[in-house]
Amino acid sequence: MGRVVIVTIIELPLVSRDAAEAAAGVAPAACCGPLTRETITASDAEVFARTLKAIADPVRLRLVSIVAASEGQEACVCDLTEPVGLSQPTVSHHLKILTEAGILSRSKRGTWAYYRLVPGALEAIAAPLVSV
Amino acid sequence: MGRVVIVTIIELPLVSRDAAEAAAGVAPAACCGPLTRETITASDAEVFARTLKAIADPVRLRLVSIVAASEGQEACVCDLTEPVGLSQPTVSHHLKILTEAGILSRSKRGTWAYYRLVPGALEAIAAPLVSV
DNA sequence: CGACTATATCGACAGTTGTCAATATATGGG
DNA sequence: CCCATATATTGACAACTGTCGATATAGTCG
Repeated sequence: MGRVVIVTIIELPLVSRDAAEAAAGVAPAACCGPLTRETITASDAEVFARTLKAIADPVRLRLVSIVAASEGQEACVCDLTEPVGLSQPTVSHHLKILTEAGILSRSKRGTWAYYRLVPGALEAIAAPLVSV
Repeated sequence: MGRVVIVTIIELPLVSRDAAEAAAGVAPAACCGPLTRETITASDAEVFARTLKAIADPVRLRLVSIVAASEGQEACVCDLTEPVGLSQPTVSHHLKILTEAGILSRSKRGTWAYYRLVPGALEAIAAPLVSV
């Protein structure tokens, strides 16, 4: 029987995150243990759901993907409106949601706002889903 | 610097899934490659977002967690209403969404409907989030 | 300064979502 | 066959969400 085996190694910063990471955005710490081991608490579920909602949108998935796959792993708003085919305010709105969720970080240089993927953010989201 | 290393081995059925798995629910195949490697297509993003939306809810996260951590990895609706503190129709509604997303499977025995976690479903959701 | 550009915020509006009460649909037992 | 119980469906409603056009803010370059 054909199988594809995916091996993932995730390193999550445990305590002292370094300066670069702190500057880059909110530290991505997993909200909770694996869902399937012990039952998640109501408040942890609330927190985790909020983060999941941030990426659970087709446009935001594409934005994250485009940013991550960009030259230098960063992109400005002007680079993003055309690929997703939405207005500039709408793209800014989505980027704000992603930034507030700690998935993207924003750094302004001149007139431009550059967004980049917070290292480890996606892995922190994935962590509670995988059964150890 | 303290670090926790998470090693995940995910086996996704590639072609001929066995009978038990087929009966248990929709086969959980990852929708797409890692987000950060190549940019996800619009339609793949649509599909992946639909699945993410299914778990991106505090109640549904708890339902999945309770079911997975239950005796025999299954639970009926009557076991679930009290823990989440919602009405029976509302719980049934959430369970339907999770089932249609291929995360839970439903098997009716007598008057009771037993829900269980589809093996590999959560890992399939996590897969595109982890950077290879 | 003043025009130009990039981005963010605001207000509005349609569409979706989570919830419940009421009701419908099984299923098993006397 | 009818009742009791477990679950699903329906309809309604408030709350949230994604989108846009208009406008505000802020930085750049003459």
